[in-house]
Amino acid sequence: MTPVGRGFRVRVYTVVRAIPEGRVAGYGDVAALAGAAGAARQVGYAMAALRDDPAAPVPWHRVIRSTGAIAWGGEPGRPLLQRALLEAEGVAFAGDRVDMARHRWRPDRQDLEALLDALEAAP
DNA sequence: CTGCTGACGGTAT
DNA sequence: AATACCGCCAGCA
Repeated sequence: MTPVGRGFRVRVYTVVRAIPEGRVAGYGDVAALAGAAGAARQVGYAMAALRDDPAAPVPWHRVIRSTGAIAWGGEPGRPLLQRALLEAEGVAFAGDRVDMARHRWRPDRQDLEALLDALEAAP
């Protein structure tokens, strides 16, 4: 299923779909993996664009701030939903932040290979 | 083509 | 620990 959006955003969504359940990644991490290091903000905007396509199979809740905090933007209440979705996957919080040491996703060689494949397959 | 609009991140106070 | 500042750029009307 091709996610909504074009160009850069498609790559972003592809990367996000590669984040395993129970793990999280920072917006900047996703940007770097999508081949746009430093474009963290753009990734955030790409996530915001998902609201136009609720059916898009993108686990957006696994993308959080590099600090472990959940981003405030989007529709009212969205951050709470995000936290709930993460906790449902077993992600632990310390206060209002995710325990990054424990849950931050660091793709291994296999993950990267699969990701590169996916990026190639998604125009 | 121009302008507007946004789920960020690192560094310096 | 909490703010404040800047640099970031792709879509769409």
